[in-house]
Amino acid sequence: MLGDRWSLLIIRDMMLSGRRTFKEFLSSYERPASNILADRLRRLKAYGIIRAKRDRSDGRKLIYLLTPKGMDLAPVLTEMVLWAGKHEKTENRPLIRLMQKDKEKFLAQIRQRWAQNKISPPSQ
Amino acid sequence: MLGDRWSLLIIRDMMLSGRRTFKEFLSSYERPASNILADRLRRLKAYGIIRAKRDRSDGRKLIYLLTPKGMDLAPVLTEMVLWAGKHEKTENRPLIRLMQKDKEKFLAQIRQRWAQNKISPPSQ
DNA sequence: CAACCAACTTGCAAAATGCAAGTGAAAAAT
DNA sequence: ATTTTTCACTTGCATTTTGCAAGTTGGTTG
Repeated sequence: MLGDRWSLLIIRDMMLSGRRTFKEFLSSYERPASNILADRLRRLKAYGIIRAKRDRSDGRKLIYLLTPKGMDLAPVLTEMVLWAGKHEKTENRPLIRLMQKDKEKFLAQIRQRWAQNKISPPSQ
Repeated sequence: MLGDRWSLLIIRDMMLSGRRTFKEFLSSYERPASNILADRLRRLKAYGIIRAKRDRSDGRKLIYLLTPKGMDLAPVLTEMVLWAGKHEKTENRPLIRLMQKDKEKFLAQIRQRWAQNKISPPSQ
């Protein structure tokens, strides 16, 4: 389900960067092609990992959200980020330090932000 | 580095099932094609995630091993297995229960087995 | 030394990916 | 009110990756 180049990146962007619209995913660091992005969003939705709802204030926009199943990938993503932080050059060192300092606290914070629909890049 | 269908499956097989030769990887549950497997092993080696050594007692065989960098993926794999166990149909329920019961203990066991070159499917 | 086996490689077809240029509906600007 | 812009896609096509089946190479076994 996640064994392709884009799926986990999309989930990462939703979970850690607060991206939620097609356009926002398009402008991610790795820049997916729009047709591939559309396909991955469709698949993740079919797998029950994300869902989509219309934006109340702008009928063109679709807001993509993680389902509980999708949110349960938080520990996976966290471990991947920590691994990359240890072994590869990465940006967003502050985020990594935050994860290292107290992993469980970090996860709890992410879940709480999500529950409140207040997802923005975790601040220091 | 891991964003393709096979890389994480190969690492999983090394870490959790004790597979270590080309032939053993070929016969994994998901059955990679031999040319793709060769390519993935080459790439994982280039990334410093695995290494290969000749088998002392059989000069045809190459034994593939995880490097420390590769072993550091254990938490990632563990979280993925736990996630799949919670949300998808999986086999090897005993393994998942073992992980759930005490994650840290499980990870410590895996690392120890690896240090001793005694990798076999974790028993209960 | 002949048959065998392990780890690949090769040739080719099929599928996935990526790029650039649309499309249609809704919102914003004029 | 009409035009223009924005958003979430889709389409057509070239390129790349994947997969299958059949080799090849070098060490091993009988």
